[in-house]
Amino acid sequence: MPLTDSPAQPHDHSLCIDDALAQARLICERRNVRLTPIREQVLGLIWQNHKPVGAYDLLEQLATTHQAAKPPTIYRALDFLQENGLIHKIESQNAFLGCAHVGGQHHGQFLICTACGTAQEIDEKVVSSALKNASQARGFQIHSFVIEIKGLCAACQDI
Amino acid sequence: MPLTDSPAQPHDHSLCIDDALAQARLICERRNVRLTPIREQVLGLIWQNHKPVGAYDLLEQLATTHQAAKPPTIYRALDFLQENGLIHKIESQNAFLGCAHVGGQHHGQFLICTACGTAQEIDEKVVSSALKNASQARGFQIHSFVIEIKGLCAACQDI
DNA sequence: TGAATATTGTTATATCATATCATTGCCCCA
DNA sequence: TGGGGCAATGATATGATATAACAATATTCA
Repeated sequence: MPLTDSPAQPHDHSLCIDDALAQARLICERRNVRLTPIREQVLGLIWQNHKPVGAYDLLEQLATTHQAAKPPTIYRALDFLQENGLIHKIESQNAFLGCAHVGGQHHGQFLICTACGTAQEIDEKVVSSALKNASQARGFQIHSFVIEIKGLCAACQDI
Repeated sequence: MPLTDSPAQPHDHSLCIDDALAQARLICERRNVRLTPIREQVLGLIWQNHKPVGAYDLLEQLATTHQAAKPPTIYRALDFLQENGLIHKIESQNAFLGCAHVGGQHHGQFLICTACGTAQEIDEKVVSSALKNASQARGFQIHSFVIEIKGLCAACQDI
């Protein structure tokens, strides 16, 4: 686990990256799927910071070291990483973010700062159970959900 | 208000449309903004059913009666309707849906059936207050949020 | 009426994502 | 151990969603 679970707080971010990649290797080994160089590199790029990043931004970066990279290259890597729970898509931004709760059974809940762009992943059981109750009361059976909260993170309120 | 608040239940949908348009006229008059023919027609098209509909689908329909309609025509109408709280964007589908709680102060919460495509808007105070609490505990100040729940509506579970 | 503003028309292009088929690489076991 | 089968990547093209920028027209209101 990262030493802090809040991107809003200062921290040694290289530890986040190292940790994310180490966990990814572990998960993929356990699941018997291949974290190929391209996939690992894309995951590393996504973890460069705590801001959701677009597919074509990633492509541009990947292309600097990987001439052959084209849109399908990125989207395939992103699909793989999503399928294996290593990243989330932020639907309201068409962008991707490293998963901060790898391995756990969860859907995403995100606090997205409109000032600095960082997104913090949370996993509030009280939120998901409220959704479950509300759905159940209407006979609706949940498969998954998207929760994206926009506002100002603690750091950006002080400015 | 529509006679039913649940699109999952059978109902006379023409009443939903009539009602939505009547409310829209009222809201726009109150807010002193212009519900022009294009805007009203787009709103009517969106309300044709309870499924989120894409901008280019709308464009295609609008173009049958309005030769000059181009992408900006639709996106401008959609922007207007969103600004005035008459429709919501479903971020995970890049699609638009009539607002079922016009006038009220609310963000969207949607139950989206992956089988039949209908989306039901709900407004659960317990969900929004859970989000508020979780955010506040982290020093995060909410401006808006997106909640999109995917699963099976009551009708589609029985199939 | 005429100036200011809002709306719509028009063209072009940016941005996000996938389909399809060819090629290469990896794995396993006969 | 080599070759069959499958997974991954390369390569080209195109589909789908959204906006920029400027011109023309319509509406409002002093």
